[in-house]
Amino acid sequence: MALFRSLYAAYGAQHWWPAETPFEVMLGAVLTQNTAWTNVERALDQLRAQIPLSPEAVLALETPVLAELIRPSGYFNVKARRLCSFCTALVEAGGESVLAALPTDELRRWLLAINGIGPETADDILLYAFERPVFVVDAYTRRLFRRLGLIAGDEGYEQIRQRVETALGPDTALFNDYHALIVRHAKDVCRARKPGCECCLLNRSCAQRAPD
DNA sequence: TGCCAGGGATTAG
DNA sequence: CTAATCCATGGC
Repeated sequence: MALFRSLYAAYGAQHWWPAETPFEVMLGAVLTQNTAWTNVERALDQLRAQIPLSPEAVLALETPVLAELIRPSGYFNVKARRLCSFCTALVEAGGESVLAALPTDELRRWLLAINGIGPETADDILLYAFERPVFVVDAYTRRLFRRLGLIAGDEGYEQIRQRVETALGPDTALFNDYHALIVRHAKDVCRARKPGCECCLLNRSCAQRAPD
């Protein structure tokens, strides 16, 4: 909580996720897997230029065509398949409105059953598309928590998530800003990226480096 | 110029 | 069951 306050004091409210609709959040969550957001924006722009952003319109594209449109986001063949499996599951389930009626745990299980949706992508979608009180654990979060001594480092994803959620209570607005602030912090922390520099706790190459 | 990015699935040991 | 390895573009 002290960490959250200091990040919030530094950067203020983040108003995430950068998207117009819940479905756009879902697309972005898959496209941003291990990828810089600027590349995802290019991919989404190209996609938006060709089709309305709906699961049906995505499924109407041939997979190779979809792959070409999202090329700038990297891993485009893999991600094209992932978007197809996701959209197929979404349509089969009856759409967002049906899913929105499910309890959070059930919705998470539904997401994790889809090929290409892992724990972080599922939680991005739960928090930023369905507005559920879920704490998202990404590579930055792990690295930062570990270097601050908040975790040992060998914890599993669920363990970290539940620990934070238990400590801070179910608070969608709080978790929204918390994850966004950690990512925001990563953008302007230490640009030196030299082994030995002690300027930050987040970059992979900086001092206090420990196995991620 | 090489390293890294808002991971996840598959294969190897 | 944990540890590589693959997927790939763009910014710095």
